[in-house]
Amino acid sequence: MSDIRVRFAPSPTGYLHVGGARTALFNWLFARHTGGKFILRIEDTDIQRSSEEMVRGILDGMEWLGLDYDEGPFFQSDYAEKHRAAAYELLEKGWAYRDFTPKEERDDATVKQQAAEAARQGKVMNPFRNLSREESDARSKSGEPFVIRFKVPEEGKTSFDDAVYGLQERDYKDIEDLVLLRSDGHPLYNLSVVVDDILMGITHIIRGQDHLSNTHKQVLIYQALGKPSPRFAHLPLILAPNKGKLSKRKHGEIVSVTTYRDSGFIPDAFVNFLALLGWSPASGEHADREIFSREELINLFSLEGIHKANAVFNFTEGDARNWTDQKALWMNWEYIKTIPMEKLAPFVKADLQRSGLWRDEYDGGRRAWFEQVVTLIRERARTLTDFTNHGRPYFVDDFSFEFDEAAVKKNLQKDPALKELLPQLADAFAALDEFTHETIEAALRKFAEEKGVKAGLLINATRTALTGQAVGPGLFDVVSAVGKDRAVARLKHAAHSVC
RNA sequence: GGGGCGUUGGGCAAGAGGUCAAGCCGCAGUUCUUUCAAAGCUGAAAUCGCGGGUUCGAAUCCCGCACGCCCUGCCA
Repeated sequence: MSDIRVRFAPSPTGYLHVGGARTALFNWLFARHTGGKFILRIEDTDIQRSSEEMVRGILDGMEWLGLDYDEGPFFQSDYAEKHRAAAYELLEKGWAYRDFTPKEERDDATVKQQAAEAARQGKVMNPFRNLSREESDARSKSGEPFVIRFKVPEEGKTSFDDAVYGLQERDYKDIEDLVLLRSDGHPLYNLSVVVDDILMGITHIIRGQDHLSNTHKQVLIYQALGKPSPRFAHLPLILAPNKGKLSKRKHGEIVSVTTYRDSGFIPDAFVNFLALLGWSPASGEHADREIFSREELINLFSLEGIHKANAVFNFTEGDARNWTDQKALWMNWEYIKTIPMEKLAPFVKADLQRSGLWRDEYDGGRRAWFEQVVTLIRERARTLTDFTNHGRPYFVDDFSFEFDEAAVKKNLQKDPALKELLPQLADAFAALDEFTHETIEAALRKFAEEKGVKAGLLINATRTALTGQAVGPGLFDVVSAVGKDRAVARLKHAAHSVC
């Protein structure tokens, strides 16, 4: 147990963004690695943007990824009173001042212009910055609206040592007097985070690099409040293929973590992939590995291994096969292929249940058969949903699976002789006492020899007759998995309805 | 406009002055084969953003430039 405390502090946007998920993961890994605490805090100070439902999305994503938190979720809005108190404390101490500039003069459009102009002429001091205390109090008392701004010192600079980006310095003159408290009394982000992080005893702040510049302001607030700054570690960003921002508006569902859950990803696989986006094991001996279990990630994780350069989330829009990052897809498939059956089976079960294909006997008497089929399909499954897609023919009793048109043409209709051969082959199968890979193969090859046709013709025809597909596992495994009765029925069915 | 951060094959990346610049994804070919995969093998793909410098020697150190991203809000 250590006294390290980290937090993940997303705003409630209704879904967990992959970038946010990566931030959460790194915090979680750091906490688990160091034996510290991982805290979840929802940054809902922008009241217009938050609702219970919006929070739910974040929680769902984290739960699916298996990122459990030790404390929270806390809600930033619950601490507004403390934020306000801090603002007044700073006012009291002379670290802040009331700005009576009417709100209309400071709205978005005008502010941008002013900022540009101000930059051209150097920093312009806010006219209320040095208003006497008496006048400030008087105007406030008379009901004139104001914001509270931080009073950034005129001379000197701030600095902090980022665990990833190294020493960061910035002249005070490049930092504007930020607003701490809105005229309606609402505390603003930079104040709120600092107060909350102090309150929650956060020792390390691991977050996106988009906060790097703002960190200086926060460091200033820590100092003014007389508290030590935590250690900062900023993470490189995850960009879209055009190196722009990865956003839900532009890129759709691909940015939301729940999409990966719904698309048949194994959480561990996605975690593995995410961990390698912007981080790699610092010790060179693991540099040529890609697959890491959760335990290994926890053991290996360190702030030193975090990269500085932004990473690109590589996917092709409109390409069904590469709908998301190819390496993520590969990794998921690698996990599906290799994890132990007892870990894979529950995922498959859930998928089958969703599509109404599950039967309780798969947990009982038909367990061995179930595992046999899963073993067959997993080799070719890129996502968990493939178990119901490609696997459907194994789980239905009738013929309610799709016949691929090209497969039918190529394997069933190409040779007219099949119309006669298939029912006979079915009879040959029906006559078998033992129905195994070996006996099926022997029967089929013997049958082919007797009829003077190539075994391949019957093999491919049978595959399509039994599964509707042109591709799939080795045929004799398919036949044995489908079982004698269904195999016989499907061969006959194919012969008079599709051949 | 100002400030900050970054730049190794299409993507993820190893590398931390001195072997032909790892590995993975993806791509092409090949072996195997009853299909598709898998697996194995082979291959294409990087003048280490560009230009200077330091050095016997630089992807690695220094300077300049270009490009990209972030911040610059009474958003978070």
